[in-house]
Amino acid sequence: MAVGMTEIDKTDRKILSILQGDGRIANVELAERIGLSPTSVGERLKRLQRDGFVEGYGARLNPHRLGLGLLVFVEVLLDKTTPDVFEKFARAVQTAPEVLECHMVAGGFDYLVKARVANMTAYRRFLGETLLALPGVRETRTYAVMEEVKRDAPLPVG
Amino acid sequence: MAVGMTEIDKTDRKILSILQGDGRIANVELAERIGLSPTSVGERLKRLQRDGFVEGYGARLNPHRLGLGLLVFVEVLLDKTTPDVFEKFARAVQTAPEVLECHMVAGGFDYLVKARVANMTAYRRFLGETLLALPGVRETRTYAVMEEVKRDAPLPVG
DNA sequence: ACTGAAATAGCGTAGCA
DNA sequence: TGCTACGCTATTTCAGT
Repeated sequence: MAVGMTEIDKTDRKILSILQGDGRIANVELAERIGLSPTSVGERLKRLQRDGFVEGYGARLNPHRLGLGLLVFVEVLLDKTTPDVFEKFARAVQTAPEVLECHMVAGGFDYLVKARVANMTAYRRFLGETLLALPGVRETRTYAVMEEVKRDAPLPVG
Repeated sequence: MAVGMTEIDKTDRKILSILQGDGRIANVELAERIGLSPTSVGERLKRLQRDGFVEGYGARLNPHRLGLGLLVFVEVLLDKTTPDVFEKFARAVQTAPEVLECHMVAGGFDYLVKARVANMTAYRRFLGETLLALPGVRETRTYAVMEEVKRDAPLPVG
């Protein structure tokens, strides 16, 4: 028997979809919207959590309200002749609070970094003291976001 | 009297930080961790929500578990001679479920799109039928993510 | 998957340091 | 501001069917 099931039905997807939009919805109300009893929905949800479909719950905070007005994407090219560049870069990125996402990509550069900072001054500091300070960083290209057209949309589950 | 206050203290930040990590924590436990009474924490949280610091709550879903194994970033260049390209593109992007984020950027291109799809086949369909089908799209550059080094880190509130 | 009972948590109010 | 304390309501959890 498998440790974690992977098959989920329409009802499970509906649960995930609603929960993604409102993580604090009461189980009774969730059950009403689904059309099942609270107990059944609770059991399904517990299974979905156990099997890793739901990783957790979180408050969605407004970055601008928190003074994080500038969103930037940074393309990073590494000098592959330097030893352990990838490991070192990956580790440094984990500890930098400004970095919200970092991905290794296939294409014209090596890493794509998404970061949020207060303003351009803060960004220059972050770039100089964090990104460029790392050994093996050969080149960076910064793209400042002028307008967030679509921000953190829910995953298409249904 | 102001409609929405903007000043938040250390305690507020602690509340936001904990809530960002666990959106379903009980108010009593949150109060314990903060070192205040549940009533006070409840009032603070209510204010933080009213003033727009907290936009909502949501379940964090595992995209890979849901069959969305491929994360891509697409740089999009628009043909500025076509009328209303920006408006049309922005509207189309809102309705596309594959698009998780879309930002207008300053620099070498116009929009940066973050999308999640099942695989390369699904991506080719999305690119051809959604992105390239839009009028005014002059060029796209696709960067497929090989490894998600850091994924959706919490905002640095504290 | 449902029902029903017991345990918990949340919410509003009042009064006080 | 924050705290305690109360009662009330809603919700979760755990039986058994």
